[in-house]
Amino acid sequence: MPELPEVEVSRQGISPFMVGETVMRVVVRNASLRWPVPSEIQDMVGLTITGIRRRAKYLLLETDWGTAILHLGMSGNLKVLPHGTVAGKHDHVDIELSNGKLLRLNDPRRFGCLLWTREPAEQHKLLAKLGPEPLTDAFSGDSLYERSRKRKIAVKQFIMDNHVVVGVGNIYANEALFSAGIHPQQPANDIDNARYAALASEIKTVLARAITQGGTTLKDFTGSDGKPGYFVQELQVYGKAGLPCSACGGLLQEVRMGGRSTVFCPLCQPKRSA
DNA sequence: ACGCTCTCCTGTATGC
DNA sequence: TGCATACAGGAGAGCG
Repeated sequence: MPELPEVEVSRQGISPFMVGETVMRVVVRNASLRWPVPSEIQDMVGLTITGIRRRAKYLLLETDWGTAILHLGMSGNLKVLPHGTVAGKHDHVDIELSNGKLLRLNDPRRFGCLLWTREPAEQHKLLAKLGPEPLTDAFSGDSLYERSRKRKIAVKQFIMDNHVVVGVGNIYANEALFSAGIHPQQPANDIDNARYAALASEIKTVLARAITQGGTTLKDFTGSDGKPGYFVQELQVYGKAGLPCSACGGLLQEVRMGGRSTVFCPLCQPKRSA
């Protein structure tokens, strides 16, 4: 499942093949993604891709006339392929380029989206209210601390709130809380500044590390070059309920929070009030 | 503003 | 072997 590192790996993978190229054709085989792919996506034809940026888990394919907003949802995957490559199941959209390549979006569960906007992408409804990027200085222990003072929800759900910080999905939330020694069910407003400093630091570390490892391949994630991510080998708690904690040897415990699998070490991540 | 539930979807795993 | 069911979850929508 693509989280921020997987989206960033995809961005880095496709950019060299796309930036500076002109869109020759957009083929939409199945427009039924999370929101229907709008017919205006055809406005891309004839435009040159000037850059590919990432905001949260959205990829922004920029041109001088508008921006395509792409999200991979739960199961989306991007590949760069030669023109004429036969499409398979769940290959919903191709963006064909002037260099003979095409960008192909495959998304079995269709939780992803592909939209087109002429306004600055940051002002788009989907992006306008997002919190800071975790790998920038705008995100810090201080920002977590300040935003959490009136929040009673569990810290895990707090850091997965896109208004607080973007790009922290279930896997990396579990991992960062473990590394910071914070119990996932601790109320957000019951954690002090020092512990939030540790948590922000661990979030940055785990996300940056995952990007360098090519993301986390759980089932079928691959980069745009088809290679899997290797961060799965470095997971400390996610998917390891019942196994011994790598730090203390105690058994990792699993609970469900908001429908999400939550794994932690009761000994290394004690509940402690600020 | 906050916190909770619901919803979208299909591949995979499990139980009968 | 086949069917029914549960589960995985990003994140917007809608409710109280």
